[in-house]
Amino acid sequence: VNADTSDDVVTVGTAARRLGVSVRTLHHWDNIGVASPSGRTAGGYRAYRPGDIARLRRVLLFRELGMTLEEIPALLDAGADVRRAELERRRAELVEKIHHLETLTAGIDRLLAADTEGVLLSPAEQAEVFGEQWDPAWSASARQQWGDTAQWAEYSERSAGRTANEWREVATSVDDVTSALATAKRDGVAPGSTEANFLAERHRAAMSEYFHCTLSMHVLIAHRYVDEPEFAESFNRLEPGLSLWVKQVIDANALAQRVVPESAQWH
Amino acid sequence: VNADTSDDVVTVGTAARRLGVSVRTLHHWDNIGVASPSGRTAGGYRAYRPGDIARLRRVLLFRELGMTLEEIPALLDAGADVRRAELERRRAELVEKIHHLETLTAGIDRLLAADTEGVLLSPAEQAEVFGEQWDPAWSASARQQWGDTAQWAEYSERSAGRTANEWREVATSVDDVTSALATAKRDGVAPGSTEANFLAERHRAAMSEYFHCTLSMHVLIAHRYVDEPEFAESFNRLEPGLSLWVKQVIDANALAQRVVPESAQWH
DNA sequence: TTGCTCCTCACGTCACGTGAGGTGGC
DNA sequence: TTGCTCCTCACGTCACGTGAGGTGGC
Repeated sequence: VNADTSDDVVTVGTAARRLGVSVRTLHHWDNIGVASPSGRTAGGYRAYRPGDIARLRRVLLFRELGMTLEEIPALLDAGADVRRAELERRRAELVEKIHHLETLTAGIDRLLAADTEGVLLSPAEQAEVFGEQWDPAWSASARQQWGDTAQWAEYSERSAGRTANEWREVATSVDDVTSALATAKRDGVAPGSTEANFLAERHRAAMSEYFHCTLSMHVLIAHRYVDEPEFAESFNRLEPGLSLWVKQVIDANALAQRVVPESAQWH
Repeated sequence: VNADTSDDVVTVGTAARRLGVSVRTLHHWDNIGVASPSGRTAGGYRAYRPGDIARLRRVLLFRELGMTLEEIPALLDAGADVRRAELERRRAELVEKIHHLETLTAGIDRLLAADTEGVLLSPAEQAEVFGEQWDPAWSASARQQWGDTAQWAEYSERSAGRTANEWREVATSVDDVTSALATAKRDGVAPGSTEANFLAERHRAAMSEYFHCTLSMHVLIAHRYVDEPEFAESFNRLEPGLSLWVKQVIDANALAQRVVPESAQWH
């Protein structure tokens, strides 16, 4: 008897347009039973009545708030207090998600900064961490030369995640190996010996804190220790002839692992 | 010749644990070619070398920034400028997403507020929009009575999205129908006539701005216009006997659409 | 022998998108 | 008759999760 018919019954396309969703979306909601039209036309078309549209709007609202389609029906029928609790839970989740995204944007900022500047420390901090002979301008020239290599990418991405303290550890471990190398030379350790090879590997591991350093890369870096005066001097200040000796140690270590130093390629 | 072997080769489980992802994730990345191990052990196990781990870390980084697995390989191999541009694009997207989520939390706040307070307008605005006889305390008692009904949910959810101006339109359209009803009664329009039915439907449409109002609900609301002195008086002030006449008009309109007024249920 | 890690299929998930092939009212 | 909207399958998407059934080193 209570038929409650009215003539503002609409078809699926109209309903979809009114809600700003796709027809397929309404088909889907109908199929899984989240929000079905209360009737069909003679031709089998879905017939959405105002009450159906109201339900669709509510589904849309909760979906926008991040609820899954599975939990929405229960929420629509739930009492006010359950709905409140759920909304408050969702609010907390959203706030947490916002926090996460803000962390990510800050992460991107650090990535971008690290890409241009290399080390994300103030000049004063850089001097303190890497020693007085470190030149902060080095980063800019390094990016000029290697900015497009995978190693610079790796280096800057790691740099983005490093604090001053972590840099201190990195610098310290390199300093420690360098001292150990100087001591070994003084003690007459021979390149190619087990002890020398062990030190070479320790040195490579320390370098790998900057970017993953293969044996071949290690060899090429050691060559620069000899060829470039600034590098050579900083080694030889510690121990006369150290620069050349380190190169020999690293070459021998590479050879022992079947990497021929003379034919080493950067990649 | 340049074998570059080393013994810190790890198996998939170790790699996964180190990166904080699942083994299945690394399998997936291998299958689709995003990041494969550079070799296998004799037993067919995936063998991840330091270079592979470095790549995995970079994939993880970009994935966290929201890149799809499809675009990541190109990014890893791209030059510094392409990578920068992409990072800046992602940053902009993240900022926009944060904005969106903030809008959503604000939306939840409005929903929660609307659920407790009904209309989200200051008492002064409420008086201005709904007229002097409107009592702001009505919302609280309404929530007491109907807070758990689907109609209150619908009403408060719509309310959350309404500005003072939109409320003004809603209130105006109800006032307009009410005036039209008063005029019609004065003009001798009979309940059940085409004109009266048309006005009843206009009234129902206006009510539907608060929540979707079925013919049955309409009938029950009309009964309250007669039974509750406050409602009755506000109608009769406009035109003597209007309250009862409106009830008759609405009952007749319902009956014309095969809803029997005497057996109308709220749902 | 028992545990543990590894392997390869292969189906399931979630909220639809996207045709494929066909019908019904203006 | 032509266009448009509608219908129901049914496979595709994305980044894996989750067993199923089996192998290999300690």
